[in-house]
Amino acid sequence: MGTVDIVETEIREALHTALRELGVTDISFSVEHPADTAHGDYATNIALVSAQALGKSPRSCAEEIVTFLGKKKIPQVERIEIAGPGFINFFLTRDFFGEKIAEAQKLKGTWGHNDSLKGQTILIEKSAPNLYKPFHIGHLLNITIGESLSRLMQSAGAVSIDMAYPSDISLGVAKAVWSLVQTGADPSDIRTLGDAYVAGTKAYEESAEAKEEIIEINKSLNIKHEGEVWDVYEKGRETSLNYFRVMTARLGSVFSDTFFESEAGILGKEIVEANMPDVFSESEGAVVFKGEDYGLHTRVFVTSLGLPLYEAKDIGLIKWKFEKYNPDLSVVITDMEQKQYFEVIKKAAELVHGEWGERSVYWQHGRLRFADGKVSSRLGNVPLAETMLEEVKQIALQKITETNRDIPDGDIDDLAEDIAVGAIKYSFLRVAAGQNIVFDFEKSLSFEGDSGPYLMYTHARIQSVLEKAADAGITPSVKGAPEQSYGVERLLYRFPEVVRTAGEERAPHLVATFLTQLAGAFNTFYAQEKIADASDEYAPYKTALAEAAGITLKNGLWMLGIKAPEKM
RNA sequence: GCACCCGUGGUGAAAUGGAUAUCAUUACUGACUUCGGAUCAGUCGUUGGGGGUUCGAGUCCCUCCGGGUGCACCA
Repeated sequence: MGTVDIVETEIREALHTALRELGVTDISFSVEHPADTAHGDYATNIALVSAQALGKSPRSCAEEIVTFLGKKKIPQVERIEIAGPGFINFFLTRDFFGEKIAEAQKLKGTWGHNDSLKGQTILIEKSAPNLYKPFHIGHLLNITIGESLSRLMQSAGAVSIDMAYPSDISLGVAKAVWSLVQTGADPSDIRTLGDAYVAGTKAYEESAEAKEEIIEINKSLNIKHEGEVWDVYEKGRETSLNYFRVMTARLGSVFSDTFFESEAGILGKEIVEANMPDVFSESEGAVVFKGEDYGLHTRVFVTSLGLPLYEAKDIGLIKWKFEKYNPDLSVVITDMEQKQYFEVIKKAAELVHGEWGERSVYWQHGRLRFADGKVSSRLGNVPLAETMLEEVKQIALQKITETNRDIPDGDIDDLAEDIAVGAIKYSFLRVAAGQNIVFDFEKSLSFEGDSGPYLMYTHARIQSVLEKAADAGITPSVKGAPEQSYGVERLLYRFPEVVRTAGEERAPHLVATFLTQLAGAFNTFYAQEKIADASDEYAPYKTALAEAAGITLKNGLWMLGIKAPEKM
């Protein structure tokens, strides 16, 4: 926030004035960061878009505009160039970059934050786990994205309410409970639950008798019929829930509230029935919403037996969310497969209560697939989140042992876990929304190049350098910039803008790609220049720059839900 | 059948309609007796086909081809 926007605003104003001077109004032009820094820090297409109106070539327009700009200097602009077909490129002063480095050093933990959502309450449904079913990679993807979005919203000044919406009663749950009752297995062990789910599903498909019994169990759970079955169910539910909490805590996520699908059903059915026939209508004995009227799918909300379906539950969930928190925005992270489904929900919610639909956002992520068949078979068809985490952790542990950085024995395990979480999360967050995500142990989770550990490593390396600089008695200062650090500074100052855009577009990958670019620029600089050299006149500046880069990496990693270790 | 999403080097990705399409990885070649080699430098290699809109298209529109997903009592 602040100065960066001011530079853009000043450039814009100067350009507007120049246009008026040339006798043109009413032309919209862009002022943006060019993709290639060789083209300056800001660039405008003003000459290209106004050429026709002025009846001149773009380049001669550019020349006239630049001549005019020369009369009234913009303080942060060092020089202006005309390039290519008629772009006008602005290069900022080293003093400006120095100020931004100082700003980062001063703000520390809040460097990069903005106020675009100040005063707003954002509710994020970070995870919707199916109790009793295995916590697999899909859940991991969901929560990784949810966590990052929550933190981006917080970085924009919003109060974020992070909730979970566990599916606690369903046919799937009934299948597992049926098996538990049959075998008398211990429902307090999470592995037993997973096995029971598999066994129950198999029985449901293969035995008509079992199928009937399972359907009966499902009914009894729905009406909360107390007894032996209910007791078994409750124990398993607690086991499953605890496991979920432990796993998500390992991933760095906590929840401030939890709402269960079983509660949503009752609420949802009420609302649906209260809104007949205005919104919902009866059809073939069931209650449906005629999505067709709006170019959407028509869907059943309450079955002909009077049971609320997922659709009705979602409406109940929305009511709960808005009545309890009245959020300015309610965000739900879902799979791409559910895109059209949630369009129906959103429309129905809007018809029931305008704000419910208008303020709800259903954010879709892509599907997860596996690049390497060997890997998925090694882990089972749908890899468990825990199994994957452990696999990656082993690689990290091995690496830590090899590099031998005198990390205290007691910290090694935590560090390996942080690295594993960082590797996994980064591989999910580096791609844009909606893209399918390819998972590959050998490549995506490689600790080199475009990866989470690369960013973490760069951060650790910077801390080490800063320690050396402190030992050498170097006091950081932003006065007197050496030529070699130019590439790093020109990226660094953009961080707050990147964070703002990432928040507005709900696009964590913008932060991920920016950090990787910054880390790359820093590492290039690092390879060429010694930073903590007390005899070097530029050492104070280099140290300040390293510190600012470290702060940027740390804050940016936090927004991705990744820890930035001091040593690794 | 209708609807939605996707197609960028061998592989995985990036690119508010902008300039010579960027990055990682793979393969190969190199790097300081010096602050952390999970690093850095270099070489090879790309927008599915065809039209259109635009000063300018990977991006927008049409069409074809290819892949994925969703469409009534599962969640």
